[in-house]
Amino acid sequence: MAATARRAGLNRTKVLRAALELADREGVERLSMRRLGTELGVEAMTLYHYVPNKGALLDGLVELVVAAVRPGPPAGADDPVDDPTADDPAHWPARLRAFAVAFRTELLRHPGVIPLVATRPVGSPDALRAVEETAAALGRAGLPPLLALRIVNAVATFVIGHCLAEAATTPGHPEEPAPAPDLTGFPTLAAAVADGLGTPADHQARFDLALDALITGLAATPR
Amino acid sequence: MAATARRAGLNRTKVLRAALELADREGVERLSMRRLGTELGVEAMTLYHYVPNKGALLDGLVELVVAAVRPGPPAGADDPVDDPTADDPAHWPARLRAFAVAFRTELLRHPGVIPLVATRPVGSPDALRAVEETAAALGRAGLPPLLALRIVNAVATFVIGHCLAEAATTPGHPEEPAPAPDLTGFPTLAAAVADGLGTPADHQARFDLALDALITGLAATPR
DNA sequence: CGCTCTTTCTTACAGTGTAAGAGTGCCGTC
DNA sequence: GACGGCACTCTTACACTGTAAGAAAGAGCG
Repeated sequence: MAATARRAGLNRTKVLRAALELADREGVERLSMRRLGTELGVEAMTLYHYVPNKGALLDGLVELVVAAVRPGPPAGADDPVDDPTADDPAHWPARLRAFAVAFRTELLRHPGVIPLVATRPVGSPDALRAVEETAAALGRAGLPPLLALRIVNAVATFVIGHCLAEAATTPGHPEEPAPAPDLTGFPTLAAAVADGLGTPADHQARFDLALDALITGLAATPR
Repeated sequence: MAATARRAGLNRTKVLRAALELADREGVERLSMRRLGTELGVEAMTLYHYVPNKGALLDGLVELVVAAVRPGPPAGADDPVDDPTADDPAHWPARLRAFAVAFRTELLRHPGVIPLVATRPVGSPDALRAVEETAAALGRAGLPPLLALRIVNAVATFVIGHCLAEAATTPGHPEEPAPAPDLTGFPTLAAAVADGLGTPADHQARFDLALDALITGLAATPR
């Protein structure tokens, strides 16, 4: 009856991008259809023309994040233009490592979305292609497909688990700093905290430590 | 005005246990204060006398689950009564492994709660004690506290990441079986699926593969 | 008996996802 | 020009959520 309701020029991508931006800024739990609507200058129900329901919206966020993972050249490649490791099957550990690093970087760019990535199985073509490519590289090195995928999978789940913990203990913006628990009676823990456990540098160090251990351990796996 | 409202004999533990049972049976997303109330024969608001808010209830679930982790003796101990590895500092890898296995077992007993365990940082004394004990064992083997905790932490986050993926792709009871994505164009993936990728046995195999790789890799870490 | 404390219930409110349908404007075709 | 259909947006409504405020009912004690 009243106001005009001009077209807003939306599409699925714009909706998803706005949702991701909102989730990054205020946290997933504050991402509601109504809030996303007002963010886009539109009523909540309008969004249902671009997304069948909220679950699909969240899936879309995950899609957006994993699609942005762009593994750089493996560390140690001096000349990226003519990278000899790119086609050398023996260097799949370096490639796996580059994938893990890129994955973590992208996840930490969207801390609030990590629980979604961890929970919702990814079936998007982009993600499948990334997995297929990495696994195929291992296949070229002589690993059977099942083992190759187990390895890729193991690295991916490790990265997700790590980032989840990293993001959960780095509260980002919103809430109160979560009072540090009392560590009397836990000498090893207390000593480690005094040495920097839980700091950003420690997260980085822990990631590198475990990733190297995992990958060298996997590389030594009997075929 | 009407009905009598007899005492129900509740306490925090009973409430948490009922909540865990409900979450296991119907999934966390179906765990609401009102439903939990009717489960216990009580009105929703009554629960707020045992738990300050829903967040604390969820924290309590996590507490319950991690407190139930009981690492058995490390594999390979022939005589559990007089287990020589229990006090041998050199066997910390086996001990770590036992912890990881026990942790996974307990998590898979409560698939719906895994996302909570993954998201909510655990500060309960029980959990801290478990971490302290394991890390102290590594300390006795000569590792500095910070490194010891990084290692314990790495294993724990790996287990969580793995179980999250395992539980997410094993939909348990409720929803539709989630149509398998189209794998044409992804030959390595398709071959692996044909070889059993994603089956329960595969999850077990992948866990063992990655855990062994991680732990042997960590054991080879320079001090 | 009455006092006080604990436990329970009632009512209420703001916020959620979303089903159903009404309204508006654009576009192509007579 | 008028008209029919389509794409998009809004309105309204419902069942459900967490929880704040406070009333009532019982237990244990003087």
